[in-house]
Amino acid sequence: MAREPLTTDRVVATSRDLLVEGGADAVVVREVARRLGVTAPALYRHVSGRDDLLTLLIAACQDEVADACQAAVDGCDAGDHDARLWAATWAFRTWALTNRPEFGLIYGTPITGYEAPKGGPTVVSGRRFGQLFGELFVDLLRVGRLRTLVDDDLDPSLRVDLQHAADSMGLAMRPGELYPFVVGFQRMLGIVSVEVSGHLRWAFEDSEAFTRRQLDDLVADLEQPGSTPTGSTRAG
Amino acid sequence: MAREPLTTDRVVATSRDLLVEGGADAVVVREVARRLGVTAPALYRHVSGRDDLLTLLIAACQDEVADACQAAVDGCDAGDHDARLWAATWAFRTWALTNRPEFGLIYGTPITGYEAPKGGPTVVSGRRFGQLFGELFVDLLRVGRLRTLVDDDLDPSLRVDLQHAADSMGLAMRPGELYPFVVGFQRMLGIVSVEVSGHLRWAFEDSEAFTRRQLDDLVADLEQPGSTPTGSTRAG
DNA sequence: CATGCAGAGTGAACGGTGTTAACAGACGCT
DNA sequence: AGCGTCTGTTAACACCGTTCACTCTGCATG
Repeated sequence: MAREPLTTDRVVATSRDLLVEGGADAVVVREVARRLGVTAPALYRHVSGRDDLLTLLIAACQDEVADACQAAVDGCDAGDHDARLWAATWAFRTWALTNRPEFGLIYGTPITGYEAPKGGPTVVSGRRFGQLFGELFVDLLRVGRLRTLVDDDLDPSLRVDLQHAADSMGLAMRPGELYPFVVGFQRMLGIVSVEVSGHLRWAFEDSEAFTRRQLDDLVADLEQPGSTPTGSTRAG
Repeated sequence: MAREPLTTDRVVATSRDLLVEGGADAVVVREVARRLGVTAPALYRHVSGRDDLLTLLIAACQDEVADACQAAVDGCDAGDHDARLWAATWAFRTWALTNRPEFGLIYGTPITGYEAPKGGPTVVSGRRFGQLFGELFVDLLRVGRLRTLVDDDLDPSLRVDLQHAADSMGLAMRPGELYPFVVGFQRMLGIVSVEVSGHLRWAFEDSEAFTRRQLDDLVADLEQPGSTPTGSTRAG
């Protein structure tokens, strides 16, 4: 029985199985090895340790969620920016709900003592995810469908923070233009995190309808009210 | 050196030190014992195991955050319901930021395989927290300062979910009246979770100004626009 | 006072973990 | 043929949570 070669990919895939079955704590080096028909030290030829394993796992999941959102966006008309933003948002929520442990690993309580390696795989796949949404907002801004703020409407302290953020990312945007993007990211992540964490169980057996409404309101808040009411087309 | 007696309280307090220093993973039975100048099995006279330890720890933290919010509310005029809601909200955020690991333990990624004991200390202290906010909303509703929805404005599926939730909690409220409460809880938790998790670090070095604005907007969304603009009094 | 008992802490042990070190075989290249 | 390199092995170390059998102490009761 010539078993197939032990590769980093297979190690990560098996780790993910364990993650899904029992959460992050269940990703146990020795069990990964067992499932691959190999002893634990063999894994150290492909992965430098458990931390590295989790790093690779996080990066793989981040790539997957970015893929899912990208695919949803690509399924929309290139010109329908409202639909594209909604598609990405809902795809994010859907991926999170069907991949709760993975979502928890990416966006959940940071593992204390664990620090993402600078410039490592997690930050590049994370950046990719951010850029995907960033482009959607830039498109909305370009066609005038983003509800921006006048800078004076921002608290001075917040205004300089946003200006600093725009500068450090090399974006030629005013604080009032960057603001809706940050709000969108923040609220989307919050809505989905709370749903995934199950902290609404006291209210809902199935929180889908509630979450859809929340995301719908969010997108409505971000966009200029106007010509293209997409609400009716959001079949989920 | 007659050391003071080993009590459950001291065990929990030491566990919390470890939690603060190194996160949930660092709460290690043997280390707790070591710090208390005792061997590990001794702890089993006071605590039934590591799960029990975490349960007690979560409950203690939940009590503390509820205390903090209650104290903030009590510091307001009994009749100023707007101020009371804001005080509770900001106290929640402040506690979370100054007690990140504890917050993560309560509201973060659920520890897989761990299930809160039914009717155990965590659910009673959790209920207390919910009731604190619930009463603030009931007060707002009573004095007509809560921005409720007409039931028809809710998706039918969401409407029945809310009705069911109200019934199961024994609340004589219409779905459109319960809705703002759930939204308030959901958005507050989302905003604070995202800030605590650090997933806004790409945008802000210090996210306080942004978070304050987010919470401010949230409260404004929940309340009837009108006579008592509290915004100017929110010095933080 | 003696006795016995319940509570609290101990050491040793079991099975599990992440990780390292020393070793063994297969493969390609000179 | 010989030599490295790559990939796997076994053995070991230092931890972990938990259980068991034991000791010791203090106190109430005869």
